Amino acid sequence: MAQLSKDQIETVRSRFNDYLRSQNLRQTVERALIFDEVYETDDHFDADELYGRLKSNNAAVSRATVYNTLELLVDCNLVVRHQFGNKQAKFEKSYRYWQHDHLICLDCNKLNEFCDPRIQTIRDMVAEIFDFEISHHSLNMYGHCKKDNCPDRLVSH
Amino acid sequence: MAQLSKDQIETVRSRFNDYLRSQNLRQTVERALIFDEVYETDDHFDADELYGRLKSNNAAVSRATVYNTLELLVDCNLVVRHQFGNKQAKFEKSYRYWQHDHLICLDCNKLNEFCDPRIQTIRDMVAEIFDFEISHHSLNMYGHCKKDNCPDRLVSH
DNA sequence: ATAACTGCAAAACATTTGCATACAG
DNA sequence: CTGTATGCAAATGTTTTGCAGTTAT
Repeated sequence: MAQLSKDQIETVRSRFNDYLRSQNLRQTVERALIFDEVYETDDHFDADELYGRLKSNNAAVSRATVYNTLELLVDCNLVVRHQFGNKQAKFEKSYRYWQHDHLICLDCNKLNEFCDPRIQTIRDMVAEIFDFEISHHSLNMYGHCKKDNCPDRLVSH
Repeated sequence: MAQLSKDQIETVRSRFNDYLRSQNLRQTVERALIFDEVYETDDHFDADELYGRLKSNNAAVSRATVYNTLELLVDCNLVVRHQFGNKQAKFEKSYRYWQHDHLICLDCNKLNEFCDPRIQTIRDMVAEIFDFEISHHSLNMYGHCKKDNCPDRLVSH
């Protein structure tokens, strides 16, 4: 995800705080620290990476709080949770980000993002056929890059 | 997935056996039992369900062997592994099955399958843009059914 | 014969939970 | 003050692994 300006981050921060207030949840130092760390991160991360980064910044929060706060951020749509094939969830900040899907290299695990308007059309059609209200989707494509710059490229591909 | 005829199952069984032979893997009773159970199952299942079903059919195989054999079946494309948001993997037999994607009801977890040719077009385009050889994809849509027959339908939707 | 397979139980892994303590409102 | 959040460590649920014994080829 593209870098956000300081202003944008402030806007998101107050959204988060508004959300907490609206749900009668507390604004704690830990939640603020986690929010900052998430919004300073410019790509996909997992809970443990986030925990590690906080720790190395001397921002001591427990793993439990990291998981708890990530869930809050997901609930208020400021973070998206992804499941890329493996059991470990990946997260990504989502404020004002253009809807996009992912292309994953099976050799080096590099994540690429793409966006195709036809997906929305398919969503609408599926919603109509099945009489569903679709809240979100996840489209992941897996493969091997044919370029030479894939560091872990397997010879067989 | 639609039911397969006895003949079709035999064809798949020999595919599996050919695969084992080609990889210098052994044909064991356990692998045969697991194969049968998988191909008698007509929808999505997880490793533990399969293990339980085998057990209740007095086909005693260990969990380790179930996992191992499922992986072999995935490797030779006779089974697909899905990750539907939760950490537990779901499996589905895949022989000669039309490529399809999934629509999941967030209220009752019911799985619906759909198929849209435009996805192939998107795949091709993404492959070209990123210079990838795409081996597979997963497209899952999540939502709430608007029909009354969703048993666990939440009032708020 | 011998290398691969199996079952078992233990380990690994991500995530959740219970509970005593700390602190925001 | 009061109840919610926190940290810790223990529990959970799924999947993997190590190893001694078994079996297909």
